[in-house]
Amino acid sequence: MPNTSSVSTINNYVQFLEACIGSKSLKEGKIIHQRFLKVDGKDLGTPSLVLDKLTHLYISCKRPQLAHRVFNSIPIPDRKNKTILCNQIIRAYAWDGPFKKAVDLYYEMVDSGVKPTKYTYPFVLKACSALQDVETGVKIHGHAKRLNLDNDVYVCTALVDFYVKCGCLLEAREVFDEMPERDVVAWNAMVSGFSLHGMCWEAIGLVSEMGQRRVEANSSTVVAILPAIGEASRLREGKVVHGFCLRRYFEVDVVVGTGLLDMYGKCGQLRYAWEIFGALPLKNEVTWSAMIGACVSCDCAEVGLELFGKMRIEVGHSPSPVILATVIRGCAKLNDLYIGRKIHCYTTKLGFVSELMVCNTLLSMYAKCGSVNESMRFFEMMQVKDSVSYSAIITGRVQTGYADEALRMFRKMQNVGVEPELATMMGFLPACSYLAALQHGVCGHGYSVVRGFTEDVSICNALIDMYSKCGKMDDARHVFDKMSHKDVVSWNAMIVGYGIHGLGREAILFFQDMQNEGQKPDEVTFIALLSACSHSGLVNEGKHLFLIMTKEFNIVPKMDHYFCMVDLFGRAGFLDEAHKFITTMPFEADAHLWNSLLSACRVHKNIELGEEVSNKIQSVGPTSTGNFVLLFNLYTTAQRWDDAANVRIQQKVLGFKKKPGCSWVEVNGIVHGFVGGDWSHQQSAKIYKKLEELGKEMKRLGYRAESDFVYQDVEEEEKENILLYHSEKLAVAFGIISLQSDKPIMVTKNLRVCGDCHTALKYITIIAKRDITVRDTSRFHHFRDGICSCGEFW
DNA sequence: ATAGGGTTAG
Repeated sequence: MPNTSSVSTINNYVQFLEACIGSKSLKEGKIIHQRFLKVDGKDLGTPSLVLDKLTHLYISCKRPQLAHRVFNSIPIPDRKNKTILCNQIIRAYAWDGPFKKAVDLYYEMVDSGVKPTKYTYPFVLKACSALQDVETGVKIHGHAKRLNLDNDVYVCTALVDFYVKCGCLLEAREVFDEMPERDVVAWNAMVSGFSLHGMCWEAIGLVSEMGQRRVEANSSTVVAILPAIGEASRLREGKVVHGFCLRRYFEVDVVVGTGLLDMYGKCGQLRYAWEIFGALPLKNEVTWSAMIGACVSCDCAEVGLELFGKMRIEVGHSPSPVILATVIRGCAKLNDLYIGRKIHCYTTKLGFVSELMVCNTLLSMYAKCGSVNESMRFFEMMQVKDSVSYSAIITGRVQTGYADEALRMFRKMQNVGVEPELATMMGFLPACSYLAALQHGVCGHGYSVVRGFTEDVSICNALIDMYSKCGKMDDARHVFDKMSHKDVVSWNAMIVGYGIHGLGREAILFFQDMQNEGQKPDEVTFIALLSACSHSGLVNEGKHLFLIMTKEFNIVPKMDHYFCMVDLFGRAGFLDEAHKFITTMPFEADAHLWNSLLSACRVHKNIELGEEVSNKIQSVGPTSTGNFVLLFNLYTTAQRWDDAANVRIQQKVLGFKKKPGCSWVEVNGIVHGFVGGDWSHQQSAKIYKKLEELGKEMKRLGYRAESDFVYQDVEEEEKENILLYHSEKLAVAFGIISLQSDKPIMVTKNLRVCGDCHTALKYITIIAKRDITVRDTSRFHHFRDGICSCGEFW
């Protein structure tokens, strides 16, 4: 360690500072610096040579700001040949920031006549990409051109890297293509560019082109391409890369190994990920994080949490925010609020609760676990909120059944100036679907086009779903036809759309198209097809599809498929066949499945089978209020009042509450909601008056209230009134009085449409001379001239 | 190399 007290002459100082640079002795160097400042009172008097050495020292001790200040105090004539010093300061800035200073110094350097070299550009460009400052980067590219440095491999690679990181892939490609010579680093920069933007195929293409041009891929190439392969779930390509790594002994490298196991996790191959994890001779925190993340992604979140516990014992230091975010995501996946809260406490203890990324994960966890209060409270508490925070809360609201609040949050987000991103739209569009809020949905479509989101398959799929659930199959079809890439979800969403509109034959034809275009169906495809058949009464077609599902497509039917079949037989009135079908199932029927048969018994008034089914439900344990409602209705239809009353009592004892029916209608972009007998709407008086008028007209035309839909033990006339003010009728009446007389009315209900309302609406279309559409939980009912499109299959 | 928000069915 140098000793400061014996230093006196300039030469001594220089020698001493050189020793400091060698041993990175910042403290001693600073003492010397201080001494000069004291002697002169200002920096200017210090000899250039000393300043030069001080600058060097500060650079080597990673103090770029100090170095910069000292450098600036060197008299300008002495600065001219100090390019190396300048480059080094810029490099230090570009490394850990502040990045803006690197750019500033570059301009100071040019202004004071110091000529930049090929070693200047890579660093200043790195700073530009860190700042995402395309404009400055492009200007600097121009400077390099003027200095004829744009032929240099080093500078060009830096330019490619800069453009790629700023998302200017075309510009990057242009520079890359014009390079006279390209080494592996240049290729890697280009590959990582495609990879960074999820362009898996382009990245793979480039690597094979690289091979053709006899440029040997190195481990950085592998590391660059693996995330793209994982993102696109291209297992086959992933295995090729893995094989390549094995041949080159790359897989023992932590970074390569971590990349490989992450790729396998993203491709859903947890076993391969484990194998690589186990074989890695050295693991770091990123490795553990990737492995835990792989467990969470592959639906083994509990294993991931266990691994997290193990990591805390095996690795000495405390976990990083990234790991915590992964673990919290695991809690969300497990729907485990208890562990989620514990991890939240732990996060607070480690002091990460102010990190936005961690906060957003916590927020999403609370929202997904259905804890409305906690998620809202947490959201309000967050000091900084970005589009991800809003997206998380919007998605959480929709998924827990509060789509109207999701729309409110979407509006609030724009009011406070946070711009909706692609994933925000992925929450917003389903909210529009749920509410059948077409006008909001159309706005969302427009916005998505403007922002370029409609290039994304998932956004288009969400749009298809939105249009079809808003009753606009033509528009859904239009989106579908315009898509350049379709996936199985796109096809499924269309089939579902045809199904819920009662267009079973179109659904089947569409399935033919799907096969002709080479799209493989999945299990959802068949659920959609079978339910389309059951909504259209296509029993034989459904039976055929059920057969070929296994025979031709190797898809093993799950409970959902059996449910659809029972539903199909039941709705069409083949009760015995439905019953027989249940007995052939490879697994035990649950309450949900029996309920489907019970519903058929109620529609087709088969009391004996209904009772038998009801006993089955009792034995497996009723799981929903619907079980009781159906049985109750069955007994009242048969006028067995005592039995009906018993059902009611039992329901109460077991604590199953009736979910209140709610209907809504969109008028001028505002969604108006109603519950039965609701007087809260501003125009209630008008609505009720309209319904009374309609009621009288309906009776004149022969309508009789189906009073067994009323649970309460009240007089017949009172029952009629209760029926008259059901939520769907209120919504329709409001539509009639507030929409132009030639406009169709579209109402959405959160439950199945009530039988009496279904009858009444047929009359109302005649009286009001309007098309009325009601979407309930299972399908669309298009009423026109006294007929409903459902053909009584509902 | 790991990391927050995400589409179809029941």
